[in-house]
Order: sequence, then C-alpha cells, then structure tokens
Amino acid sequence: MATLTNGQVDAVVHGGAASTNGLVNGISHTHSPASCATIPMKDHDAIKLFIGQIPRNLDEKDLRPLFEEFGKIYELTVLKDRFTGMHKGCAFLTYCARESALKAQTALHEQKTLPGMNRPIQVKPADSESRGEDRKLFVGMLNKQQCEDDVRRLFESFGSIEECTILRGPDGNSKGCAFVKYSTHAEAQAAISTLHGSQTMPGASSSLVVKFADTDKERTIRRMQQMAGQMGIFNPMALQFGAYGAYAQVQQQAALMASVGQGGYLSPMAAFAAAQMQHMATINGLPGAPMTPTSGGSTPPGITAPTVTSIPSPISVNGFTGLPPPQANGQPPAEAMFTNGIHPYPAQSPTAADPLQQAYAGVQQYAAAFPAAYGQISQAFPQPPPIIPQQQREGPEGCNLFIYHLPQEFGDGELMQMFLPFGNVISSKVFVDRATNQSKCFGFVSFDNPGSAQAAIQSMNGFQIGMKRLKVQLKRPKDANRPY
DNA sequence: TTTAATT
Repeated sequence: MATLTNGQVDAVVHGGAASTNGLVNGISHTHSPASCATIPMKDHDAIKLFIGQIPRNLDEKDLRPLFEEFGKIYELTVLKDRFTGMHKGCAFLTYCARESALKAQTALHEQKTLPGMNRPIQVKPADSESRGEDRKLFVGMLNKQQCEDDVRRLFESFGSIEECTILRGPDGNSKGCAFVKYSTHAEAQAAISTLHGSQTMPGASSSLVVKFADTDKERTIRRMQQMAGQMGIFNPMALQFGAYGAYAQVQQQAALMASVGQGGYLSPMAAFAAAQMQHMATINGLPGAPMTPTSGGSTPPGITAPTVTSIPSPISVNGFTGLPPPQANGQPPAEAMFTNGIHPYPAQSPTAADPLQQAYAGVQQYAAAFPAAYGQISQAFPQPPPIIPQQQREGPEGCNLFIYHLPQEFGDGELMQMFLPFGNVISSKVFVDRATNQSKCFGFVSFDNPGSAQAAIQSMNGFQIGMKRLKVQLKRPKDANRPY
C-alpha cells in the first residue's frame, strides 16, 4: 500500500477494487506527483456518516458516484456480515471535508428512496460519532393517531430534539411508540421525569411510557427471546432424539427461518442455534446431572467439551462441541449453514466469541426455564417413546391437561411432541378459531395415566416460550362448571 | 409498547 504509484492507483480506480477505494480516492486527489502521499487527507473534524436504506445489490463502486457530488470521499465502506459476507444494506461514509458531509446529509437524508427500498435513504452521523444512546428515549403508549409533530410538541419544552421517529409497521401504521433523541442526556432525563406516566393517551391501555431506549445489548436479548419463542417447539421434543435429533431439528428450524427471515438474522440465529445445541449436548451427555439455572450463568453452557464426546451420533456435534475442530476436516454438507457461524471461533477460547456470547445471554434466559424439565425428562425416559398417532380421545380422570399460552404456530402435532416426553399421549388438540383457522393458543393433552399428567404439569407449567409462560393444569371435569 | 441498518 505504501508504495502505490500513480499508475497503480489508476488501475485500482478503474478496476473498482472496493476495499481500497477510500485510500485510492484520497491519493488520487493529491496533486503532487512527486510526493504521492500515502496518507489520505481529511479534515481533522471530519464526520463519519452512516448511510442506511441502501439496496443490497449496490456496492461501493455503485454508491460512490451518488455521494461524490458533495465532495471528495475519504472512505466508503458497505457493511457486510462478518461471516456470510452478506450486504447489510448500510454503509459508512467519510468525506475528506467536514463540509461535504453536512451538505450530503442535508441533500440526501430522507430526501430520496433508492430503487427497491420502501424507505428513504438515511444519511446521518454514525453512532460512533456522537454516542447518542444515552440521550435517546423510547416513548410508549402513544395514541396510534399521533404523528411526529404531535410527539415533538409533547417533548420540545425539555430540550432540543435531534430526532423524532414514530415506529411504524410495514403498512405505515403507527405502532404506538416512538424514539426521541435530545442533544443532551440531561434534557432526556428531564423529559422522563416530567412525562413518564404523566398522562394516558386516548385509546392507550396505560399511561405514557418515557424511558431511555434499549441498548444494543438489550435489543439483542430481545431478539434472542423472540427467536426462542419461534424455536420453542424443538426443545422438549429434541430430548427424545438425543443430541443428534436436536441438532438436526435446530438445523431445520434455522434453515427455515433463514429462508423466510431477513438476511441480517442469519448470523445471530445460527449462533443461537449452535449455542442451543451445545446446551442440549451437554445435558444429554450428563443424564440426571444437576442442572441449575446458575450453572449456565457463569460458564457458557456446552463449552464443557468432554461430556459431548459421549454422544453417539453419526455426525457428532463436531462444530458445536467446543472441542478444537480439526482444520479442514471435511464437514458433512448438512452442516454447511452453520460453519459460517461456528468455525471462526477458536473453540478453546469461547470468551473471544462475541456473537456467540450474546447468544448465550438469550440461551441462559431460555435455559433457566429448563432444569426441572430436563432432569425429569431424561430420568423418566431414557428410551425415546414411540410416536404413534392416536385418535382423539379423553383419558381417565386426572390424565387430561389444559394448556394455555401456546405459541400461535403450535398445532396438534407440536403439542403432542411437547408432552410426549412425559408419557403416552393418547390425544392432543389445539383449539382453532374456525373463522380464521388460527390457533386460539390453548389446547388439551390426554395421557393414559395420572402420573404422566402430573409429571407434565410439574415440568411444563410455567415453562417459558419466548415471552410467554405455559399454563399447564388438569382439565376441569366436564361437570365442574355446571352446578345443575 | 424497542427501529432497518452502526465496521
């Protein structure tokens, strides 16, 4: 790099080598051939801009012309997923001149929409420039009719508002909440003190919420919880198949979600799934071992490599065990989608793995719901019970369960899977709204003996799936609520 | 009722 000549610079420019663009650009505007500077020039107070809402098919060389008209570009980098290389739909842009950044922001921010995007381009100082999170508020319990200006009016007396955004769904309807960013932390704090809980908007179910917005970390945990909700189905079920079954199922789920979800989710999800697998593998490797919520807290679950080696599995859980994965050891094709998320981490030093660690935060919360179920299940059913479809029928008194707060996507089959570990399920039924065909999120499960029913209540009542907890209790006898 | 995205 330090020895680039003008000729090489030209070649690179025309070749469009993205990774060197910034440097090349800085150099190419240095009009002193003899001392062709190796250090690109930019203002000492240059502003790094964040560019959002970029179509994913545009790379640096496509973007450059768009931004060059406001000044010389010092650096332009499209953000990519660090493992998949996937375009994240945003970029960082630094102009040589501070003034160029301001001009670009004024001219472009929210001013036009790039082809294929449904929101206008974002051009504003990157978070790293201002560290805005301690002055950004989340405002909840707004009336869905309130617009940005309404919210501004409500908040303007506490300080100068840099940004005010109503959160909207894809249809443009307000979600009843907003972000408000002040120029200082003190202003934000003042708004909280005065406004939080101060009034109830017409139509809102409780009083106005004004608090600091979630940090990145909190957002990650929130996502993990949502993911756990989506994937909730695999956990109890996976126990029947051992680690390999769980692994296979995680893969299915992950592949499914990746195929329908947004690209950016792939990596954390794979990490989450992998972390889940490690967790599962550890538990399966230690049947009956005490598993307390805190045991997963101080040490990342599943990094206890030796236990996993005992799992009889055709694919083993090679990429997941925490054992040093042999370099280039011919991973089975089925594992392909995980390799991105797993292999970059040196398994010997799990502490270095940030996305995994973040995933653990979610896993730990999720796992906290498991100890009872795991202990009981693994002891009660060392052998997987056969899955035999049964006709709808009710069991004897004391064998029938009522289950509430099921995930929306659970059907009869998933319900049965979830309770099979506790005994012989003779029927499972999720109630469905006959107008919409949507689950009503409750159902019934019948066992052939009261012991299984009690075991299921013990383990599954209060079982957390996503943000909800299952309610599992004995079904009320038919005549219980009919006194006559 | 926590954003689409911040190396």
